[in-house]
Amino acid sequence: MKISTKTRYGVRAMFELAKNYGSYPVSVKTIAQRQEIPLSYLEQILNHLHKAKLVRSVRGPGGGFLLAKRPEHIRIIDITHALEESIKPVFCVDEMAEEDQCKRMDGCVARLLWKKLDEKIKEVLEGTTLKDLCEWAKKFSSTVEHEFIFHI
Amino acid sequence: MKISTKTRYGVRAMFELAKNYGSYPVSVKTIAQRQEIPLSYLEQILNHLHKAKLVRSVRGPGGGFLLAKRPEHIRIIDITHALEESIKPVFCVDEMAEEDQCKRMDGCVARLLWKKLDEKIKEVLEGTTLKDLCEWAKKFSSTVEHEFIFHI
DNA sequence: GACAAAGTTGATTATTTTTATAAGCTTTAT
DNA sequence: ATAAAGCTTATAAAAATAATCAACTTTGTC
Repeated sequence: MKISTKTRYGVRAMFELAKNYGSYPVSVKTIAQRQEIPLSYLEQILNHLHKAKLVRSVRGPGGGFLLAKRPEHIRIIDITHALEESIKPVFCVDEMAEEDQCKRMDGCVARLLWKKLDEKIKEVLEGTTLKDLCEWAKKFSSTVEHEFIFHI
Repeated sequence: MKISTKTRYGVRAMFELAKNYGSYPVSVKTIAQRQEIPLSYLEQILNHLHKAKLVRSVRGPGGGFLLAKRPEHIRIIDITHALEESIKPVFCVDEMAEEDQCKRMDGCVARLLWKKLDEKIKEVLEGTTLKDLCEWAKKFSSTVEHEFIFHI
């Protein structure tokens, strides 16, 4: 039940672009440095995000990547969809003929469990956008500042 | 974000034992046949569940496995704990010095997200017991029966 | 007491997935 | 023209997962 490194990198890269929303493109190199992600791997990841139309690219010197939509319109689940086959906890959560997954009703009981789990996971990933992350970041940094002042 | 096959097998095996609760031991062979799980792999799995004290074993002819507690006292998360290192979506959800996971607050914003996800996952896995599965199974089979009658 | 039915254990192999690297390409601002 | 950027695909390396195997111990029954 692990989120893949690829997706974790992807979310962080998208967060980096979200912070920069409305400004100049950010190069892969810059993102890689800021987020400490292997450059070539990040290129691949951004390509996937590009194909999923979550980012826009600008080629040539001064180029880089930009969010393709406003941060509040990019949900975490959009990122996971672009980078993982699926976030379903088991392959059989939806679709498929019943016969393919398990021959008895028994199997389906387990499936009900995984379905319940799947719904909750979706709730979180569909309910969180890049804007939320940016707001959390603001809140977090102001907390740190406050504590800092307090301790002096 | 996949539940491992090992855990899926484990849940199904435990369900098989739960259905049989209060009766004779069920042999690994029987469980393997009923649930179509590779025998030797299932042996390993039951060993883990044994070490985690979720099942009791009876050796010798007529032996097999029994639940070590009542179905309502065995939660799905107990099974995942016995069979996977952890169900956390990322390694850094809890504990660890902040320095180990990411150098900037940025990283921690992602962490807040994964933490939120972790909580929801736990809610489901802690909130579901083997008894629930058994009840779902009853409800499900009665539904099927009803539909059957309806179609005649 | 012999035998067979069961669980116990640990080593090993096989497979798949994930992560990462590399190389060569195209586009474009200056 | 050149260099800074993105684009693409192939491949390697590493890790995790799944499965198999072999040899062992316990115990009920005849």
